[in-house]
Amino acid sequence: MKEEKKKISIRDIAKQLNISVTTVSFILNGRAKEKRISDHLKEKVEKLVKEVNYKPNRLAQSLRTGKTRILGFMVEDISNPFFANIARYIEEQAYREGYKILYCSTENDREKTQELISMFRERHVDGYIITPPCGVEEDIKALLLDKLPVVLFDRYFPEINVPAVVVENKKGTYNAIKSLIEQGYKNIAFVTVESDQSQMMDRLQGYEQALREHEMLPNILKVKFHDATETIVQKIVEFIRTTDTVDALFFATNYLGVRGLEAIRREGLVMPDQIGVITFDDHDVFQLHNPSVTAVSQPIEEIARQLISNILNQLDESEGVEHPQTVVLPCVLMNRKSSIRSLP
Amino acid sequence: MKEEKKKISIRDIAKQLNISVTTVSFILNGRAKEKRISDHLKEKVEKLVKEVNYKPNRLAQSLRTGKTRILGFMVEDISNPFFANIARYIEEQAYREGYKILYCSTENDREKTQELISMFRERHVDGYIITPPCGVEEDIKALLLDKLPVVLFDRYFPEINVPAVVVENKKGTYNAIKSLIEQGYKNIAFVTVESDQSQMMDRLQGYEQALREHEMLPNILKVKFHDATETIVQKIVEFIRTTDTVDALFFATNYLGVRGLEAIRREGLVMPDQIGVITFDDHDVFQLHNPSVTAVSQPIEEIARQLISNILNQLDESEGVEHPQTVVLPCVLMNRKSSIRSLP
DNA sequence: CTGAAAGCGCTAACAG
DNA sequence: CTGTTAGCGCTTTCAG
Repeated sequence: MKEEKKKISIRDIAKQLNISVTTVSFILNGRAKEKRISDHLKEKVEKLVKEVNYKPNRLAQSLRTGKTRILGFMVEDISNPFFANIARYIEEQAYREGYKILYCSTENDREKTQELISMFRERHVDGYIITPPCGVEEDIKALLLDKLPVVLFDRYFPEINVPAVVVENKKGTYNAIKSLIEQGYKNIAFVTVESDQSQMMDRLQGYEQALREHEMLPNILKVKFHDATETIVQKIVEFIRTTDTVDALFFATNYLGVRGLEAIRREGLVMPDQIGVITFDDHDVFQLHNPSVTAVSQPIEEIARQLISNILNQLDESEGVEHPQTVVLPCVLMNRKSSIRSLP
Repeated sequence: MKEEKKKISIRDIAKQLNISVTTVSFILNGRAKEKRISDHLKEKVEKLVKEVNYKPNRLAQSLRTGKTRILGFMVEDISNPFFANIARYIEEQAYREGYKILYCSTENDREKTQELISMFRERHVDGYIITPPCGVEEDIKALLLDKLPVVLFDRYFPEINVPAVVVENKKGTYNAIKSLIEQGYKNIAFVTVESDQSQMMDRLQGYEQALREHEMLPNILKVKFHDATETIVQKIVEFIRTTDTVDALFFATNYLGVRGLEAIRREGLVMPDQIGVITFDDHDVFQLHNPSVTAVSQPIEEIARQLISNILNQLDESEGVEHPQTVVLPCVLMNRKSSIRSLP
């Protein structure tokens, strides 16, 4: 049995070998060559470190260097499959680079987000990956002012010069609506959430533009982000009933799509004949649903990849250059039966 | 404009008020009364702290106290809706108590998990919430030995005396299988994942027991956890084809259920008439599917609640008592059309 | 009631 | 090449 006693420190291993902590520190930080430390000594140190399973105390390291190698990941709702999937990819890539991830859900709440940002600052996270709700512009600016690496995603603030990773929300929606029009749908409604966030505005604009080009009139249902599941379903049901000329629905988010399918089922409407359906953001539910549901699919893995590489870049370029680089990724329209009358 | 200059420390605010840091520290830590510090002084300090928006450096605090107020949350896969939902509830409750959460996915990989545990230790997380893969028993024991708060969930190690939050896997499955039998299904197959984890073994046992009681023969398909989505679908398709007497399927996890539905769709089988289906763990997909799919639902919110309260308890009882308290929560069989022939 | 001072464990400038 | 040492910012004992 090895005795592991109390926590062992860099001092202990220096003492053990009768050398200075500096030497040990240099070796441990891969600066042995640079400091011309003998290979022999280097090996001796590394051997002992293995033997006693010494791990530097990250807290002390962080206090000293100011770097925590922790990233803050703030999303609307971690249980939303879109964000949960991003989380998975982000994690994979971050861990590979030695970063850990602190997550939290903003619930699109300004105050909560501000508090969260403040907490992350206290914790000295090295970088911020954020889906910002409206109203936190100043807080983001403050981060920027303090030269902290930030990258927004899903939505962004056009008026702030900050890196962001988003998708072609307008174009994606525009194409989807056009596809509905081409399928012969005459009265296409847009179900969205009350929000001034950029991605929701863009989707709305894509809808409006497509209609305008075909001289059709918009027909919009807005629910509240914080409405309960059942409330949303009921609002959609009601909407379908009261505007009975509607023959197609576009849902602006995945959870609206899920609620919408429930509403359609309750109303006993048949897709794609009685009602055409497309939703933004793909999801298991939509592929498996009978009939399968057309979706505007976002490149989740690529979004995650861009987020991480962007933040790591900022972390690397030790406070050197400015690089608010915004990336706009394309969406793919996954045509399925809910919107295509000719599909088997 | 307030000047915020460089990071402000407890020293600065002490100096500013011409008092000692000790006093400030006491006040900030709510020990003013205890230390008989004048209300007047207390207010003065609090006022200044507000004014300059001073936030103690958590890193220094942690280094000093050894507490980080960070919890480590290790799950099989954060993008699995079951775990993502738990994450959401865990987060909510942890943040309320001032704890942040570091998450990671183990992918059921022993080595990866060991590394992850070791990383969390380096980071000095205050508590560990873990869904352990097989083979990490010793690592869990090591945590215990070092008096670190740990709570397992989803699966557990019967041979180790460690708190855990699990569900009635055997009973839940047993009831589901019985329900299939009562519906008249004669040849019920069990689709699971190759794994010796307790929850999978328990589910299998529930299946076997139900069959035994009715003198029916087991029929089991095991796929690999790391099989690709498409591979799993194909294996299930093949299984259905080769064992064409099968008239009901039980899927032992939510993702197997999702793959299974895809396989059934491809084979063009009709539920519940040609094939009865029940799956473990509920999911949007199962509610919305047409026909809707019967599921053994786990009490997600309650699981999260128990996890947090258990870990917080351990954190409170400052290394006092032993309390490896295991909680076993009931599941609910959500009867839906895929397994009930009489349902409309 | 309050202040001085000793670290927590590590990094890195500086001086051999 | 290596050792000494000064903090990083905070908590807390011990003396007044």
